[in-house]
Order: sequence, then C-alpha cells, then structure tokens
Amino acid sequence: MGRRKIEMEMVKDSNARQVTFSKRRNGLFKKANELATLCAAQVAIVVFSPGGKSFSFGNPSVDEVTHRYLHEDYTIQVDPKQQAKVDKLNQELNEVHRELNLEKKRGKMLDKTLKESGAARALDINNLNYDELMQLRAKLEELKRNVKGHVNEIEASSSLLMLKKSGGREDHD
Amino acid sequence: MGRRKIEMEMVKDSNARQVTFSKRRNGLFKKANELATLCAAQVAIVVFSPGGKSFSFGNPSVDEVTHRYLHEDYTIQVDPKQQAKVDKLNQELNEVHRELNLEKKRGKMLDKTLKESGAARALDINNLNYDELMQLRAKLEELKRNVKGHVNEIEASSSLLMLKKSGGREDHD
DNA sequence: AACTATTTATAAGA
DNA sequence: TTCTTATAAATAGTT
Repeated sequence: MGRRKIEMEMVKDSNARQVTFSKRRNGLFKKANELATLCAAQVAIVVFSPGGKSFSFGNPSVDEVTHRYLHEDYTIQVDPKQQAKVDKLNQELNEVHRELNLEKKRGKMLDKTLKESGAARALDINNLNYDELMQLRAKLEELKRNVKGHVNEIEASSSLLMLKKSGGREDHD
Repeated sequence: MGRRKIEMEMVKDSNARQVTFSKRRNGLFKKANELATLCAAQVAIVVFSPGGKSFSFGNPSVDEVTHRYLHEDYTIQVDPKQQAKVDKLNQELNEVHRELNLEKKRGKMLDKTLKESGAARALDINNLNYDELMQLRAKLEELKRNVKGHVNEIEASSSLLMLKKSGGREDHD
C-alpha cells in the first residue's frame, strides 16, 4: 500500500523490516482501537518483534480479554433432575476461580510496586545473607512439591465440570 | 474508509454494527497476518463481539504467543558478586514454572479428551450419586482453602525474583 | 520523522 | 450474505 505493491514474504533487509514492523504495528493497533470503538467489541493483541520485544494493545485490557478467552464460560449439559446438584458444584468451582483471580491480581499489584522501586529492590536482594537465600530456596522447593499436586487437582476438577461452553468460538489461521 | 468518513463512535444501528464488526474483524486479521509474514513477528489477537462470541487469530498460535507474553523471562539485575546465588534461585524458580506449565498442558489434554466424549461424559456426571457429588464438593472446598495460600506464596516468591525483564515491553492504550 | 504516489480497506448501496 | 464502487486510510519508497 504505497509507492509499490510488495510481495507477501519476509522483508529481507533487516532495517527495512524494522521500519515496516513499526509502521504496521501502529496501523494494526489503530485498527484494533477503531474496531473496539465502533463496534463495542473487546480486543486484545500481543505482538513480538523479531528481536523478541513485546508490544500489546487491549480494550478494555489485554489481561481482561485474554482471561475471558481462556476462561470462557463452560456449562454442563445435564438431566434437569440433576441440575440443582450440578449448579451447586459449578458455584463452588466459580468460587475457586474467583479466589484464584483475586490472588493473581494481588500478586500483580505486588509486582508493580516492587518494579517501581527497581534499583532499590535489587540492592535488597544483594543484601540477603546466605541463610536468607537458603530459606528462600527451601520455600521454593516446598512450593515445587506442592504445586504439582494442586494444579492436578484443580485441572481435574475443572475438566470434570467444564464440559460444554455457552456461545461459540471461531479460530482463524 | 469508503463512501463516507464516519465518526469514531459506536455505530448505533445494531445491524450496521454487526456488518462493520464482521468487515473490520476480517481486515484486522488480514493486517495481522501480513505483519507476521512480512516481519517474522509473532501475533495473537482475541476479539469478542458485542454478542459475546469470540474470534481469534494467532501466528504461530494464540496460545503460544499469549503464553510467551504471560511468561516473559524476568531476570534480576544484581551485584556480580551475588550473581551465583541469584542464578541458583532463578533456576529454582524456572523449575517451578516449568512444572506448572507441564501440569497445565496435562490438564488441557485431559480437557480435550473429556470434551471429545461430550455426551457420554454428561451422562457420567448425571450418574454420580449423592455421596460422590458431596465428595467432589468437599474436594473443591479443600482446594479453595489451599489455593489461596499457595498462590500467595508463588506470587510473593515470583515478585521477589522477577524484577527486571530482559528485553522491553510496551503497552498501548 | 516527514512526504506522497499508490495500494488497500471499507462505507454505502445493490 | 456477497458484490460493487466511490472514497478514505494505510503505507512503500523516498527525502
């Protein structure tokens, strides 16, 4: 779209490629914003440059949209006689997910706070003494032991309960 | 971009909005595909229509790109004298993450298997007796109690160790 | 980073 | 929905 039509293959010159990447990334994000605005749609885009740097666009946010995508509502199709029981179990499961999400949010806040004081924080880590480091290491090893079983339990229960999604889903490419 | 210039606000007529959504979603995915092809970039897009239906584009796949985004490598910047200790801790942390990811993959396989036998599976749930349902419920409650603490531990440790990422990251909107 | 000749996307109409 | 077409927007090559 410009002075010449170009072949749809990787731009060979790495400088030209970087320029094209930058221009088209901006174009893509602008289009995404227009789609969200005009159509009241939610949109999330994540792009990695060839150099491995990430760029993102999200409306209302990358996290909210990807979370919705990854956790699209699943509902069990059951005999109406059993519906009450299943509803109760679904409620339990939703509660677990809600708690997980709350904790993740809290974790992010923590991350953000820590990142904001970047340099100072690095110092703190440098100043941990050997005992403190070993304590942290032990904690991580305990975590490693526990995480495996718990994730298994969560996934198994989820699999059991989340069988049929409401609404459709289309994939392209 | 056509017969007339339009205002950048939600299209009021819902039929027109649906048409615009459909056209522009295709345009957006096409642009994304071109960006990936021309620039050897990775791109993931998730869109929810106002009606709540999801559409996605991914190169090489939505999952691969979002996973990379959510797990971008974080590395601590430290005094070289302390580097050895920190390397060891980073290794521990990476091990935890690797295990988490492995378990998630296993969970997905399980989900897939279960979904493939959709109808039959619904029957199985219907045929759980009351005791079995209560057992499952108890399991979920136990999970709920444990999940909170464990996620806390993981996030706290992560926050401590994942301070400065290698490579940058830019957010738009 | 700005410019501009072209190509591409798309709003409206059929 | 799909196609057509007039026009707006994006962008490839240039400066």
